[in-house]
Amino acid sequence: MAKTAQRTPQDDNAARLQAQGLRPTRQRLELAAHLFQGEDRHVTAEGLHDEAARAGVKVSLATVYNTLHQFTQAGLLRQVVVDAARSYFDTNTGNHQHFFLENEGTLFDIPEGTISVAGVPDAPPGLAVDRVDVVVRVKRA
Amino acid sequence: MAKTAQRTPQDDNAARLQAQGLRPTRQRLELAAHLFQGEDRHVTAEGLHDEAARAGVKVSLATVYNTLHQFTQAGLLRQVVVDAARSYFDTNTGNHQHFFLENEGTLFDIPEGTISVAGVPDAPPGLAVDRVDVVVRVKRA
DNA sequence: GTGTTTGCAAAGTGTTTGCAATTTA
DNA sequence: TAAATTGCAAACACTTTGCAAACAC
Repeated sequence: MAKTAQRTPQDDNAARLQAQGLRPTRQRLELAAHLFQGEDRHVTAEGLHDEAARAGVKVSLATVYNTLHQFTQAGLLRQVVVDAARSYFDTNTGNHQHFFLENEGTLFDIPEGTISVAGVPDAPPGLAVDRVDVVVRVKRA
Repeated sequence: MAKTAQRTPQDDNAARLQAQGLRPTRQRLELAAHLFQGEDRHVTAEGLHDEAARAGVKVSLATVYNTLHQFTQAGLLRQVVVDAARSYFDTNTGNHQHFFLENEGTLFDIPEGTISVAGVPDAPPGLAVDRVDVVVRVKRA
């Protein structure tokens, strides 16, 4: 029951997954290790799949997609929409914002609390604000 | 910004296109008529293609895509990235923001000047801010 | 005429799905 | 053993492209 969810060794990942009703399979654990070890990161399905493959991990691309979605649903990842071409997943699930380098498809975090948005109008009738996303698009100078 | 002329009869469109080096072909003029007549709007390629078809306009989907991109490049449209699945084009090229109703794929404008964003940090070294996009994601209440 | 534009169908992307084989509890 | 998960390949949705025919200047 005691969860000191601060360090994230492999075994913690197993617990995390189980807490969400996800079986700690080899593939999920190996992907989790890549995702949740070290600093926060932004990945695409293909990127993670390639990375896993390079590391000798055998996972199908389909499973990577499944896993990313399951992790997102479990609140372990957050999806970031910045590019119509591909989906990014962020291991930082907090309420922060992003720089996006369009030509290279790179994302950088802008820490929570840095940017403030004022003047958001009421949502149209019958609708409720879910969240406010800010994307600062940048280019090579 | 200032919409130079608010009336946009067909003939104006021809001039607009020519000003950008785009020949005023039947297809481009008919699409322009749908886009720039009346209020500002948000379209997807398929949506515009269907609409044109329903109106009896004969244009291929490929030409709709080409035209949307050419218009965007010419500054007559602005692309809005809110959904990984499809591309939206906005006839309002000004610096405004959007509500996005995720489940239904609907966009609503938030007029320029309504929302203010403060605290945008300097871009990472070697990069320059291109623009700041704000998307207010809403849901059916 | 000459260069531009169109439209079709084919090719591409990134992503999802159907289903048998495998793994987990 | 029963239920969940995986992986493959086929299916998908959206978008782009190649190239001959049609069109604009």
